[in-house]
Amino acid sequence: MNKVNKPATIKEIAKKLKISPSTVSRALNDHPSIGLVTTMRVKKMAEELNYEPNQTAIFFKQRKTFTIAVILPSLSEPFFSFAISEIENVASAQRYTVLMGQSLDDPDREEQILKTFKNHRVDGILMSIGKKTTNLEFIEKLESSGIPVVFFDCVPSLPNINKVQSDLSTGMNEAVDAFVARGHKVIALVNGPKTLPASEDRKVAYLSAMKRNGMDILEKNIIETDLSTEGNEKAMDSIFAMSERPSAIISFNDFVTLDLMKAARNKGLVLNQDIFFISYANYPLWQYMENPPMGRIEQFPGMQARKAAEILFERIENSDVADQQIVFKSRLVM
Amino acid sequence: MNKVNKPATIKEIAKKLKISPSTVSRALNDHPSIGLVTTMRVKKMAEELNYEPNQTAIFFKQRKTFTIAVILPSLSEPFFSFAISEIENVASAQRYTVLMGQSLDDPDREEQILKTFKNHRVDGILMSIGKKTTNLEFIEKLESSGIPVVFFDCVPSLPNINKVQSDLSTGMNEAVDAFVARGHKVIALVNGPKTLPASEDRKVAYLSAMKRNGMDILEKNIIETDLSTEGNEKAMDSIFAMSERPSAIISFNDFVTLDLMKAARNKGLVLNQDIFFISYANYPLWQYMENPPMGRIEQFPGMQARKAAEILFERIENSDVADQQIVFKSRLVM
DNA sequence: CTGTTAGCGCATTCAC
DNA sequence: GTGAATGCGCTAACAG
Repeated sequence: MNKVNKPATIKEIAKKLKISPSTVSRALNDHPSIGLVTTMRVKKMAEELNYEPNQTAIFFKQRKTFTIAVILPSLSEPFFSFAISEIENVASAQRYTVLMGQSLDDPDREEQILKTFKNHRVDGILMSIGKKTTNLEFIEKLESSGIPVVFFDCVPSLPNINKVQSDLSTGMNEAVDAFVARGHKVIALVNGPKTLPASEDRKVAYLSAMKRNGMDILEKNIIETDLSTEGNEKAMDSIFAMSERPSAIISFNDFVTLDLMKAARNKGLVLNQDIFFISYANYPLWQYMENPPMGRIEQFPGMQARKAAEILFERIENSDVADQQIVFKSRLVM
Repeated sequence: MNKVNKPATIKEIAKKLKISPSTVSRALNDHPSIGLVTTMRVKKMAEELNYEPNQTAIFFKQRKTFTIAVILPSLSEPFFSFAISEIENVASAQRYTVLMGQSLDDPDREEQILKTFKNHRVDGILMSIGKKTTNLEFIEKLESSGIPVVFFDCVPSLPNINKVQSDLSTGMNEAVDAFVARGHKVIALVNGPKTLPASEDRKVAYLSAMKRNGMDILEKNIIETDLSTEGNEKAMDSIFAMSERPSAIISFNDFVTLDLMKAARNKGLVLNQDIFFISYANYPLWQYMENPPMGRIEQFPGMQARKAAEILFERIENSDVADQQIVFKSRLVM
């Protein structure tokens, strides 16, 4: 099993056939100027010798790697899994391969990965930035060295970049509307840490949706969690302790909701009777649950990723297309 | 944004410094024979000119890409997501990058992806084969052209290959033991299609575990589903219609169990009272459920993948290490 | 239609 | 300690 056969090269085919390497190269690439007979002979010999093009040589020579890179905070989160799968589909349809890295929300690691991808001379990068990423110089660096970057989901709030994101407010509006329509008087938001832009977006959307529905806005109805299970349980504790306890809760994401629901059950509350939930979806399991949350706000990770990939390939093909900022509406699904 | 700066090369550094390119190359690689002063000067100039090594050239020259490839049936299934994440961790610790492809259980697509990876001259491949893959010649081809392949989870049943897999029987034993200990008399297996090796493995494990517990084995208690939701519902129908209806069900995987549970509820059965479930885990949500299955049989995808990656790197580093066939015990978790 | 030549950027062997 | 020369495998400009 350890006998390594060095694969045949164009040169060897040429020698066997007593023709020049360039002819062989052209024949293999179906260059129109090469005679049919020659082309056939070359291909036959290539077959016989088990010729396989050395892509590393081609990449080097062509200054093109037919590879895109994807860098995400995590490769194991369902939200990103859907994204990854779609990206692979788009890329493989374009005959590109996909390099992957996860930053784990560590800016240093993120930077390191980007550097590696850059040195690999990938043809483009798809990215969702980490929660703690603040230094955005890398974008200009990559773009100016000819590597297009398209962001999705977690995108920098810069103009003149290419990005695909979700408008959190539409789903929030629908969620608040739905709660109000069902007669809920106290609607709470269990939000993530203030440091996250994603939290700020949710808060703004919540305030506007509440106002739009003519609801009273009370600061105490905006509860913050650090997104850990303990944090979520504490959030439920504080909700439970409130005098005018909310009957409807919109939460940061599914993980939070699942913890809140569990905590609520433990306190003797009956789901979808004493208390109702809607969350920003990131963990698809509602269809299987006996007593699922009332609804979820979908952000369509697969669709976002697909669109981002399509934009990336547009930019790879044609380097001077205009910047694109796409916003998909989030939607309440019940 | 479209001004593309061609990155500096070693040659340019050499010219600026009026020294030879080879010296620059050596200095950048901290070659001991280069004087400290020269090395410093070179590095400083490299910094100034924003030099970045052209990895495509290095890959080509060194016949090594510092890249491993991962090919899986699907990139969006949670089971594989965990695997991917672990692989990325191992690889990035070794300063390797990771190329990904999904076969979608299509043998042609799988073959195409493998070919691409081979032409990319990846240094090694991690693979879980598709459900319909029968032609295994590619293994020998890859190995003989110097690309080590390590399989995990869905592995070919060949000797002399490197693989990491899960022993389904240990968890099955524990599951049947647990049911018997709780007094269940009729324990059914809802299995996948006969065509899958994974189904055969489960069946063998089930038969042996039942026998080991002195239980009667009835053919009708082995129900087959095509794994679709409809198929799963039909499976529940047939269970419901049985005269000696099973009170305990071990099923192919979580998706099956979730459908069965839903169907059981719809028929008025009370979970964990009238009917109990254990399944091979592939979708982690039990901890969040109000009324979860009694248990799950864990196969530890992350651990399998990590081990497979470690073996791959061993083989990449040292091409003549012995073949390794690792089997991790599956375990019942309640 | 085909051959000759050159060069991509780098590491490395051989000189000095 | 440093420089000159070579070649990895391939494509493409130029020449016929």
